[in-house]
Amino acid sequence: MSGRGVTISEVARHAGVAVSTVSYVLSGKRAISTDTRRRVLDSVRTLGYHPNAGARALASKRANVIALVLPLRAGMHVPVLMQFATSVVTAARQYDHDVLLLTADEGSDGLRRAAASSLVDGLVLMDVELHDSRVPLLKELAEPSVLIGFPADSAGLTCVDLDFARAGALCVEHLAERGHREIALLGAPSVVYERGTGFARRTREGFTEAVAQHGLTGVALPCEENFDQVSAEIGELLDTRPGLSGLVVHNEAAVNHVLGALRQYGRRVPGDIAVVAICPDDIAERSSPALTSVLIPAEEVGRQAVRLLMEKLEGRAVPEDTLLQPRLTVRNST
Amino acid sequence: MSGRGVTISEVARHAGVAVSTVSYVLSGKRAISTDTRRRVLDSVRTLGYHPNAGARALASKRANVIALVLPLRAGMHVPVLMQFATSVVTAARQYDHDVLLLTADEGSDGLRRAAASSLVDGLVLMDVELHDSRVPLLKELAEPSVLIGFPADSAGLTCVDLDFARAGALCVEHLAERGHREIALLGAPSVVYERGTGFARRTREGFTEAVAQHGLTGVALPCEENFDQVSAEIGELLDTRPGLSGLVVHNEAAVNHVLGALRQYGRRVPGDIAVVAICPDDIAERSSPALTSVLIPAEEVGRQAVRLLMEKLEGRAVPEDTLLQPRLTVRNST
DNA sequence: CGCCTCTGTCGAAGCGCTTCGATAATCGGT
DNA sequence: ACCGATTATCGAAGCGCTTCGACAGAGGCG
Repeated sequence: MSGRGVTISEVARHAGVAVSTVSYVLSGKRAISTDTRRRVLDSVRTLGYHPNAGARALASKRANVIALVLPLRAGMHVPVLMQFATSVVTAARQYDHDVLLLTADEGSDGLRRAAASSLVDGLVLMDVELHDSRVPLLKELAEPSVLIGFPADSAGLTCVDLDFARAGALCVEHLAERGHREIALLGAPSVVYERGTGFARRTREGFTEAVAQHGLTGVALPCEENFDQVSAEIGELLDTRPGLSGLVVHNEAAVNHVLGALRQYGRRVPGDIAVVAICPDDIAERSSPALTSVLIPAEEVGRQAVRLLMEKLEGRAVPEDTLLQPRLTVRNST
Repeated sequence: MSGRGVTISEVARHAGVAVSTVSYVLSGKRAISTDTRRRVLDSVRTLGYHPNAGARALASKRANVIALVLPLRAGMHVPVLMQFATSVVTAARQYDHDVLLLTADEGSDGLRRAAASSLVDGLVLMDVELHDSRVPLLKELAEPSVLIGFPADSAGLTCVDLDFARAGALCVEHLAERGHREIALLGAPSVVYERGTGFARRTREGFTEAVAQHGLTGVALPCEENFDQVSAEIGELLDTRPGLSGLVVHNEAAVNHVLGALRQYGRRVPGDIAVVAICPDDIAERSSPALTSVLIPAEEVGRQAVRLLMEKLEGRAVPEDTLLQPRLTVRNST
């Protein structure tokens, strides 16, 4: 019942078998008679046995822990990151792994330490920049890793992400179908573009290409995250482009400010201006009007990242790039 | 240089000493001559030695890892939770500990497993409810724990939190000083109150008491998080209480909707209505006007939680309750 | 000058587990 | 009824580290 420091040898004694037999029952790595298995499992249960993680890691050279590397940078939308994080944890548990949380302040040393000490078997990196200082390190590490996001040079790395270029294009296509001819993209704060964060740029590229392809007029602008700046930006946009009738907003923190500013300027959504957002569903649903949006499938991204990492841990080959297809949900803003 | 699987015995050989000597140099648990120490540290550096975490945990019965238990519930403001989380990680590293991330979906079993397998030495629980199912489990665990937040019965537990009652009172005092006589508190979504989350209730109590004490008129209302509901609620509030001139908002997600709604109804802030928020500084600063606010000192809460846990791990006695004092920053909304 | 106390170092015994090779016991085939 | 191939189980050797006790050598004391 208790579980306080029950060891495998106590289980073995209780079940009347050898220590190794218990181990094999638990790991399934050798055939064990149904009878013995049952006895052992009974003992495990009644004694409340939990294998000691350290001992297991030492003997098997597998910690059953993966690292989640999560730098927290300005302008990143935290709830989305958190969705990634939880889905990584949940997925990892499904493979019987736990998750060690590593943040930025330790820098590359943290990764190196966790990997070299065999604290973790592999790494999932989030919020990857185009020129990310952690990427070279990754290549010299023995431990496998998976990136959420794409660095500039992703050769030899395993990367997963939403296809943001496609997401940008999807928004444009939707607006084009609705008959809009002049549109604008309000993206991440400029600091995010300057840092070279991949997803912001890729959305912009997808937007720009699709605008050209559909023969529309369009601008792509960065978008800060406080109300006054958003309001000023929208004001200028409406002034200089009187024909503007569609907006794509790829900035979770600013999207409600955008709606507030449009309200302020007396523009009705979707009557005067249609708005498509790239954001999680809950934000889209909480806005007024509820926003037509392209969902960032955080849950699936995390799950895929873990799946790929597990494959690599098994020594299997995996595709370098995994791009998840975005889906657009129509609500009341277009 | 490499670091790939360098063991303590290789370091010992390289430095020409015994394995135990290397261990003592690294742990400082026995006196070692400066000369030997230098030689050993040199070898450690040139070989790129990192002690194997599993072996260390096995031999020393200390994993040097703490668990961060983070249920993700509806209505919780994620960025604030994330601030707690990062400050816990940062603080833990300062004590040479890593952080294992445990989420809700596994429930109590996750805690039990992590503790019983000696994966972690102690636990930090976040987002504690008044009647939290994890609390009884904690008491039966051998591993020490610290809660961020207070359950209804905190006897025998170590809890840290902002003094939310004081925070609520502080807001009232500030409004009273500014001459407001009739005020309202817009709090968490009703689901959060129903769940019995401590901080929401405590703020409300602090608010209510202070209102009475200062002879003001005041109501405390829950506040949902989508614009239309907030707008309707504000509309009704303005209608039914024409004398209302001050608002306390304790809801990070709704605070911008509140400002939007006031704008919509033509009320000027702070001219017609003064607004005080209880929220992180970045939200207060990004709003328009910048909000007078009481800061939730997430960084300090996390740091204190870890400090207390480390004290407990050392076997030292610690106070059961730690309440951090809120501070009010005056900006442009009052 | 012999005795005792420190200091600095060493060797060895585990920590609890996995895994390899060995050994009984069982079975089908002839 | 005997032999070789399974099948089920066991014992022992580590995995890399910490820690305990032992012990030389240095130094202080009477």
